[in-house]
Amino acid sequence: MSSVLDSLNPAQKEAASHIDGALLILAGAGSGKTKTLTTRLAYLIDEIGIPAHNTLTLTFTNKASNEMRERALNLLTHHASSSPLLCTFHRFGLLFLKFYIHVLDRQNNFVLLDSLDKKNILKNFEMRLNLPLSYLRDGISNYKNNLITPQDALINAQSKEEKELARIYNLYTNQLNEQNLLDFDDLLLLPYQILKHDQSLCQEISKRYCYIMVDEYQDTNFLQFKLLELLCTSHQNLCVVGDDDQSIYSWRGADISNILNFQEYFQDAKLIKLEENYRSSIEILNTANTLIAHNANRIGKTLKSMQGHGDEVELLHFLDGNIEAKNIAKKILELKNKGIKPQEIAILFRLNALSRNLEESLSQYHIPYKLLGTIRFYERAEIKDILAYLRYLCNPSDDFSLSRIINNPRRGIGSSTQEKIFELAKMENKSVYELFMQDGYSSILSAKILDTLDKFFKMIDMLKDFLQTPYLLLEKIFEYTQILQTYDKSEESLDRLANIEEFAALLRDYFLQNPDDLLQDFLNNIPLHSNLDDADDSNCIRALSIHTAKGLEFDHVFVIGMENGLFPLMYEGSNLEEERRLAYVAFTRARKNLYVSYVDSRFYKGKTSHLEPSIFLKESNLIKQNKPSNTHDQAFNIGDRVVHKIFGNGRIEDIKNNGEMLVINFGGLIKTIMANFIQKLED
DNA sequence: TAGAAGCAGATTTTT
DNA sequence: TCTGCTTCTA
Repeated sequence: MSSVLDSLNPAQKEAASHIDGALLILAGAGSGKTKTLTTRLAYLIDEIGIPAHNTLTLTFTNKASNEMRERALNLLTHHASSSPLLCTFHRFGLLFLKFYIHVLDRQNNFVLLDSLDKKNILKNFEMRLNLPLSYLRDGISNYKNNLITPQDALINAQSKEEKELARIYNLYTNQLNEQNLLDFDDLLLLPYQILKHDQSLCQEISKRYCYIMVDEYQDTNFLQFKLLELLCTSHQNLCVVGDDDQSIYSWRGADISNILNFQEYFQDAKLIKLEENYRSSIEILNTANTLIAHNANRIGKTLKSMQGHGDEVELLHFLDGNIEAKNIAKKILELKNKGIKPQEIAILFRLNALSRNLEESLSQYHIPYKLLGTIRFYERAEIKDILAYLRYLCNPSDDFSLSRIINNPRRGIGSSTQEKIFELAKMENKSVYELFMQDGYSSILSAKILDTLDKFFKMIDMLKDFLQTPYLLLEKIFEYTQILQTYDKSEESLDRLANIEEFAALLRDYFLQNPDDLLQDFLNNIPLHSNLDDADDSNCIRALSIHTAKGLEFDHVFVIGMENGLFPLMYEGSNLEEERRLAYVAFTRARKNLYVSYVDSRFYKGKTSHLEPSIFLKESNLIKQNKPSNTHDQAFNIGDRVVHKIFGNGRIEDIKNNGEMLVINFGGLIKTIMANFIQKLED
């Protein structure tokens, strides 16, 4: 009898046919991870007979979940009576909250904030300390992802900065509660709180999803782990796939220990490694393997290429960033002339700033390109303006959106008036709308301004009549506010108008396809959209950051900017092993050809600096180590543990003069010492 | 109130 | 170099 499993190799088959109990699949780059997961899903449903709606498959990107859904459904031979739930963590949270947020005494007309909104809300708080917004933004995210409540944060804050952060966290949480807003982290945090709080619901949900799969498990954070733990209350059927070598989001709270400790947590967990790579040539894989072997903190696996030999990895060296960009453009032209499809070519960089030179050169050589990861469509100011109207109409307690629209287009409600009305509403613990309806502003505002406000809110009320017909509502917004007329004939304005038009089309399409959805559903889907989702297969080469490239693959890949300081990127708190994993991810995107380039000097942050080739070029053997004389055949790497006769044990922080000199940190004491006097400690 | 000018700061960003 | 934010001035 034939089975969906027949197309798998033995390790993949073992993984896909595993039914009950925890399973950790360590899947190297290009090892057929998606194939294994989708086949397992099809196998469970089709051949074991598990109802599709009892499965839950969680991914990190829409792209991944869409691809998996398509592939899994294709593998099903019987017509399933229900469909498997296959979505991102965040979308799962959103779905869940629509049904269960009432457990926390909140209404389900909540509005989902994107990262820009979050930043803007934080900006509005009065600061007692001058802290960078990113500190607050990430700090609050960290609290939530580590299940630290605002109260705990306040109690445990030590430094001045922490105290201020905790204070803002409190204010922020209160505002979100009052205005019924959610941020991204809430999509995971609130479901966790609900399930933790309501044990019978937790049992029910856990029994409903009795087969759970998680993709990219190396990128889960503590909160995601705790949520999974609750979802597995009634069973242990958790199958996770990940690659510790591809963990590149620790700065966002991804916790590699989730994967390293999986077997400790799930005592009977089975471990299966997928080490056969079906993507890259032997040459590319050797380069990547040689590099990643320098990481100490890994489970350890070596990918074997199933593709056979190909071209050597090409190391390119240029004088500066301009010349680099020009030459890469020329190389790409050559590839195109050989008949290679542009969408099979990608340029990857560690820093988005490096894409500037590229853009110039690519257009100079008339090479169509798509720069991924720049401003998202829905984050454009003109779109956010329209969205703010729509959001406010759905949720009149959303004073945050109100602040965006109240004087846009200009209607004479300036910043001093705004300050007064928002301030008073806050003091009275009411929304601005509520307070205005109760005549709460007559004592502090002039009759003229009150009249203007009255007109504004009357308009809002009239617009609310069209909430059931979103597309008509949008037209009415344009008509009543005359917002489109604020744009002139400049090129920029025309661009913005075109974007608004596109938005209108998207909204109309959405409701044609989902006629039963509410406007609010449409709005809350928007922040979950990424710019990767609408990257079509047009005839363009791709230029993108390595982070954005994770999970993608191309025949021909250029990795640029391989210079010490830029890649590995050095900054306070930088993590060399994670930088190395990034390089590993970059290299393993390539199927046939990998080009790696570095320059002698680069213009960055307003100045030109002289740069050394990346340490990764030596570690991956792309630059042959030229060994310093008189050493005992030791190759040192940044991060190595070493010993010195006088100073004792230390760790290498930097390497100078081609390896002759080492900068070593001996427990806080930093010394630059000749490599000859240093002995490497093996782990 | 609104545009102009001046100034700091610039890692990555699946959702 | 470029962007986005604050401050200045009409």
